[in-house]
This record gives sequence, structure tokens and C-alpha cells, in this order.
Amino acid sequence: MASRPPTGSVTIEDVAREAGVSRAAVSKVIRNAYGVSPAMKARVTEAIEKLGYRPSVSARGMRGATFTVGFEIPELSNPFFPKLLEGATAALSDSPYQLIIAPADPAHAEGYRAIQALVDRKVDGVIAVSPMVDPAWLDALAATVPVVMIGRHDRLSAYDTVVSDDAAGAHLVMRHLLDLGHRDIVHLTPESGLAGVGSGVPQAIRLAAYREAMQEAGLGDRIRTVRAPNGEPEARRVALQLLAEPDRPTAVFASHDEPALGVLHAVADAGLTPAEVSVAGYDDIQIAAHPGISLTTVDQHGEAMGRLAAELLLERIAGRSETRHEVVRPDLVVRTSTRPPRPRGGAARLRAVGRT
Amino acid sequence: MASRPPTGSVTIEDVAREAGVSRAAVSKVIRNAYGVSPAMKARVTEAIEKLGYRPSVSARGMRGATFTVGFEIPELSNPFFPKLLEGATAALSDSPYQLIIAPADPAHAEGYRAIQALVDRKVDGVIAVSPMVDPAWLDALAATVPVVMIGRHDRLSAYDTVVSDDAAGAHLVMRHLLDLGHRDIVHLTPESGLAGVGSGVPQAIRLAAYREAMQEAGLGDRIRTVRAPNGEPEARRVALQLLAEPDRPTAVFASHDEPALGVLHAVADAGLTPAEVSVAGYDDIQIAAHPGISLTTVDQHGEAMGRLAAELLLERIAGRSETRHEVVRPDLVVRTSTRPPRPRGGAARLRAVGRT
DNA sequence: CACATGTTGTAGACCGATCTACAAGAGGGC
DNA sequence: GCCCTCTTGTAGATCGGTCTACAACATGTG
Repeated sequence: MASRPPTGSVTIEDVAREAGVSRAAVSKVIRNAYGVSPAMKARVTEAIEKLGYRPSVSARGMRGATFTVGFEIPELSNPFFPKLLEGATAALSDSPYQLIIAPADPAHAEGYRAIQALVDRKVDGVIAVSPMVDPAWLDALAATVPVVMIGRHDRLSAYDTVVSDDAAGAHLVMRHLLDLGHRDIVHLTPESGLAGVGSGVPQAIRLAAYREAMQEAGLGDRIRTVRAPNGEPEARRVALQLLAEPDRPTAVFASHDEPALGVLHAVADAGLTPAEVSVAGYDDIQIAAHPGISLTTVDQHGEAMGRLAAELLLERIAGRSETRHEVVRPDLVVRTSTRPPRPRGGAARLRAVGRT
Repeated sequence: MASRPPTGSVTIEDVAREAGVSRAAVSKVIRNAYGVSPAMKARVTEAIEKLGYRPSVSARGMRGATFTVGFEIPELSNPFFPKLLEGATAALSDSPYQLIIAPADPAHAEGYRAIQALVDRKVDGVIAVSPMVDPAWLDALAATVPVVMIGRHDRLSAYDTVVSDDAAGAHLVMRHLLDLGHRDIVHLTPESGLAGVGSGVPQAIRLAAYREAMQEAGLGDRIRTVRAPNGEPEARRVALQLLAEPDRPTAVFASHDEPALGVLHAVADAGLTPAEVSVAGYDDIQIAAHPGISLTTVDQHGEAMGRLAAELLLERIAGRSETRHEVVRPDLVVRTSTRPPRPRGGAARLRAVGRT
């Protein structure tokens, strides 16, 4: 159990009185600062224990550090994000820093409010994930407080970044599908393909890699992307329409696992199986390994990314001034949702042949 | 985009100077306090806008409110918890309160550290989920700061509670399984069954309800509980052993969806299907609805619970002093992971008959 | 008109830490 | 023995808000 029921009203003053020293002395002890004799440290520590003293983070924040790291996260329903959080939690667990998470309220502007809320609370550093936050805005922020951004590919920022090599990951998927023999491969993405803040975002990179892989395979004329907003149900709906078309694709590569689950759902809805329509995702969320799902996907090593982000942040807090950009290499995880394409009979087949 | 890149260095003093009023006046305006003329409010608001002023939460915390609500959560990998968070986020989204989440570090004591961290940060109220936190400790805490606990059945606490009617939910599952014709129903639980802090915890209530339902059905001698720590892989391992026994059960009722997924996994591993071994869970996490899983489970209405908890907390912050205990009624969601038991041949069958 | 009442704004103490500047004492070197 | 440096501890300013007490002024009342 915790040391004692939290009283909340013991101040540094009380500790100083109890130990017979000055406030400044107590302050030094709790900050592990220079200039404390072992004897004094012992007396102060004892007084702290005895009184159950806990320093007020608010008061600390007025002058010094809060020993708090803020983690902004765009949504919680997507199981990929908790992976990042777990990595960060682990990296911070034996540091003096406490992690607090601010979820971006979907009802408000993407991420700004949550990040601001963290900064308002004087966190010593910020890890942010929301992909659509303006890099320029983050740059300005990074001048004030250490910032690590996860998942943006910008390399000229003032903030550190941790990204997966999304191009490599998407190419892994495409090579796998092409090797299986697929030619009609549709890419499902939330991405509009327009430039702007969105460029540099993972799904934009994956989209570009998909196009590139198709071109390289001589399938430039079969490039087809379908847009679907995030979320399993949305992807399911869109995929259902797609599968109802006479010349439906033989494989769907979704930019994330969540929509990939939606596609699998739609495949089942349509009375089909991955033997007819292969499905690949991206993220390797835990459920992807379940035999009922068995989704071929790309392991981004989210936990490692979260850990890395936290480590970079601690370095920054400790004083590093050069910007660092870390890239994590993803791995393909082949499961049974991708299989060789099966020749289809009738009109669809003829049309496909005619088009070649 | 957000109003402007965060400067961070504009204080209430600057705003006061800009608007030509006192600090106290600005303070009143930003707190929406009594005694402000419309004219002054306009001038101050304008100055705030112009300078991009944001009040320091640290400074506020030294005397007044921080407009922050803390949410302690035991783990993030279990998708049920994000549901709670989403409900709370929604309930707070048009309040002046910001939600921050403190994850319990699995490496440290269950929940205490995270809750303390929130209190240290002077949150205006705490929502806590970690089931194993000592109620007495929470009671002491509740004397200092408003506390709402989710998922404990204690009714004599000083803190408010929001719980699902776990007994009713478990009975729904059991009635369903019994109606299907199952008699050999094993309950999979992380619960030790010992008294102490653990009593009053959801899985303890569900376990008790399982026992009760078996007794009532005249199956008291077939009561069998199997312990497995939280997590899909652990449950899978335990279930695999269970299924290898000659007189394996015809149905497994897991205390949560995550272990239920593990059981389904094990069923597949063993070359079986839910036609041989039915599986039921509890929580109705999103993936349960997927056709590849199709898990019969109990919808706890996690989002509603999170919303309710936030609402109770806001009431407390607003001044309510009587304790409230809210119970949410769960609903059974029948899917295809539960089916009527199929008669088995040979030894297992005979043994079952002999035992009756 | 004198006086109570209500409204609007201000001055200044206060919250609980950190941080800077400095004093007192202990050793060390010449 | 004297000066210099290093160590240890303290006093007091400071951070940026909120809160209390009160002043100034307008308004209503007998």
C-alpha cells in the first residue's frame, strides 16, 4: 500500500521546522541538489517520512521543474496508441518523471487544445502524436519546451521526431502482395492526397509508397485508392461497396489495422473469405494475431517508438540542443489474411483480361 | 489552427497593463467571477486575445482551482478502459475542465503512485479505476479532494462510485449458457476468492454470481473456477491445458473479454470451434463484434460509466456533499461464440453421465 | 437630504516551492 | 599564521496567479 493516506497539507515549511533546518535545505534535499551533508540529508529525509510530506507540483512549477512529461494522443480507441504509451511509461518508470496523458478531444481542433493544456500545466516536455498539428506551430512551441513528435517525417523541424519507416513498411506489404500474384490491389487510406500539413504524415508516405510499388511493378494503370475516414465501421462500409463491384480487387491494402479489420468484416459480410480477397493492414495491433482475424500487417514496434520518444525527451530535458530524428524499421508480419489470388470466372475475369 | 504559437511568457500582469486595469480585474474576468462590468470584460478579453495570454495552471493551483480532472487508469492495453475515458472526455468536453490521465505504472504499486501524482498536481477531482486500491486509503483521500471510483461495489465509502451491476451481468451470461443446455461451465477469473481489499471488485462479484447460478441450477458439484492472470496470452495458456483434459467443459465463462479472446484462441489452437466449446466474456470490447471473433459477452456500457463518473465528479466539485453510488445495468450481447453443447462420444461422455 | 445598499474596481497579502547571493566554518598551501 | 578555496547552510526575493478587505461611486429609501 502507499505510505499513508494523503494529507495534502504538509508543506516544506513544516518539514523544515521538524528537521530544524531552513526551507532551502529541504528544497535541496528533495531535488537532490548540490551542497547537502549526509547528516542533514538523513534528518530531512526522516522528517519527510514522518510527516508524509509531498512537494506541491504547482508550487514547483512556478520556478523550477514539475518532473512531469505530457503525452498528447489523438484517440484512445485505436489500440496502436496505447502501445506508444506503454513504451513511454516503461522508459519513464525509473526516472523521476511522471507521465500524464492528454487525449485530444475529438470535438475540438485536432490536438492543439490537448497540447496547450499540457503546456499550461508546465510539463517539462511534450510528446505529441496528433498528425495534423501544424509543424510551424510545433516549431514555435519547441522553442519554449522540449518536444518530441511521433509519426511525422519532417526532418527540418526544431523538435525531435520518432517515425517508422513508413515507405519501407508499405513496400514490404506491396512486395508481399505482388509476390503472391496480386495485380488488382486497392489502397484504403484516410489520406486526401493533397499537400499541406498532411504531407509528411504516415498515411501520406504509405500512399506514395503504394503508388510507387504499383508503378514499379508495371501496374500504374491499376492504381486505385479508396478514401475512408478512420474507424472500423467506416472502412467496413466503404469496403462493402468496393466488394460489390463486378471487378473487385483481389487484395486490399489498408493504411492501418483498424480499417483493415473493417475490410475483413466487409469481406465476411459479402460472403467471401481472404481466399477471394486478401487484406493487409499496418500497425500489428494485438488482435491481428488472433486466429479469428489473422491479419497480415506491419509491425511498427509501437512500444519501441514510445520508449524512444521518451528517451529523446529526457535527453532534451537534460540539455541536449541538437535536433534528432529517429527512424524505426518496421517488419512485415505475414498471416492468413493474405493468400494467392484465385482466378475468378465469368465477366469479371474477361474484363480483367481485356484490360491488360 | 490554434490561436497562435504558444509564447508562454505572457502573464496576468501584462494583460492588466495592456488593458489598463488591475491584476485582480483580469483574474475576475478569466474566472468569470462576480463584479465585472461588461465594458471592463470586453477590454480585458481584447487584451487577452491580443497578447495570446494563457493563465498558468501552476500559479492557479497555489490558491484556487486548476480546472483539471485527473483520471487514473490501471492499464491501457485492455480496450475496455479507453471506453471509460471516452465517456469522461465527452462529458467534460464543454466544461471548463481539462482531463488528464495518469496510467498506473505496472512496475509499481497498483494505482497509488498514479493517484498520488494526480493529487500532487492539484487536480480538482479524481476518477480512479484501479480495483485493488485500498478503500480506506481512498476514503482518506476523498476527505481532501472529490473522488469518484469506477468499478467498486463498496456502498459505505466517502467517495462516489459508478459500477456495473456485475451480479446481474454474470447471471445474464449464466442463464444464457444454461438455457443453451450447458452444464459443465467453467469460470475463468483472475480472482483469488480470498477476502480483503479484493472483495467488492467486479471479478469477485462475477465469480460469486457464477457460483450462485450454478447452485441454483442444481449444478453445485460442477462448479469449477480456473484462475488466470489478466491478459490474452495467459488466459490462452491456461485454457489450452483445460481443453486438453478428457472431460473438458462445454462452456467457458471468462470474467473479461480479454481472457475470453485467449480462450477462443486456445479453442482454435486445440482444433476445436465454439460448436464444441462455447465461450462467453464480459465487457463487449469493440473487436467482440467482429465476425472472426463474434464473442458473446456483456455490454457494461463503459462509455456511459465514464460519462456518469465525470458528471458525478463535476457535481462534487460544484459542492455536493452527500455520497452517491450509481449502478449501470449491463446487457447481454449474444453472438456465435456460444452455442448449444454437442454430445461427445466415448469416455468423456460416460464419465459425465456417471457423475450425474 | 442623510443614509443604507449594491456595484465595480483596486491594493496587497498569500499560496509553496525554487533560486540567487552570501555568510560561516573547515581545510589546505605557502 | 594568513589567505584562499571548498563545503554547507541560510535569508529573502521571486514565480503568477487568487482571495480578502476595502474604497469609490451610483442608486434607492424614508
